[in-house]
Amino acid sequence: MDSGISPISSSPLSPELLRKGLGGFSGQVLQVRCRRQEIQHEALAGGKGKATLLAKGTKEDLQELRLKVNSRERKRMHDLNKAMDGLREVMPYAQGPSVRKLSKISTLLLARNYILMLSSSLEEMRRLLGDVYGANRQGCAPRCPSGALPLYTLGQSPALQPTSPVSTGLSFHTSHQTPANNIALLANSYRHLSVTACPCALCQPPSMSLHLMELMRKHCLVIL
DNA sequence: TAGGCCATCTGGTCCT
DNA sequence: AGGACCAGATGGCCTA
Repeated sequence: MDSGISPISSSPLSPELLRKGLGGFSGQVLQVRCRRQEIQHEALAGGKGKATLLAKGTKEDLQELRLKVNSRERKRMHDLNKAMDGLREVMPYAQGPSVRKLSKISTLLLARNYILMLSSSLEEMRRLLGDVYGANRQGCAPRCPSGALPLYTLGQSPALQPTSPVSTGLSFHTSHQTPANNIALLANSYRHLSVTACPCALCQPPSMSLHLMELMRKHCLVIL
């Protein structure tokens, strides 16, 4: 493409758009563009017979079509941006009026790292749980003697749902929130759902809690 | 002021 | 044929 001003395009811009200077173009540039388009149409209309009729007949049609296409494209980009905002909302990144919005490329890169981190954590958690319970239970699922609810896995815990402070509050750019607190929350989410901690030994293996805290600290620091 | 980011227009291509 | 998608071009805004 040689330039943004196409010699064959029909005028896509209504007087309203021209007045407002929409489209990222100044009014002057828009007027230049429209004038070129007028010249093009005048040249087309300079023919005889059928050609003249065709040119005259398609001028308005082309304008209308161009407006329609532009509008669709605008809507498509707006939808894309809405989706991007939705992605930003669930990213572990400080949000608020005083925080600069993540750029699109940063959002995508951060999302990728976040997914990789969660996947890696999940794998390691599974391995750790296997190490802790595998030896004593010989492959059986861990069961608390107190009869409390079973352990949660990553992604199932209420503490990791999108609206929870753990999933939305992690910040890798501001230090207002201490990662250790979030890590502790994550570690706790692997215990029972009950409000008070279960006193049984199975639910409170001290070495495992330390393992989990260290694991989460390591992964959180790796991000970005 | 240069550079980054963004919104928009536009023409081409692919798909239904 | 019409719509979706894509990439290039352009100018505006903001920040270091």
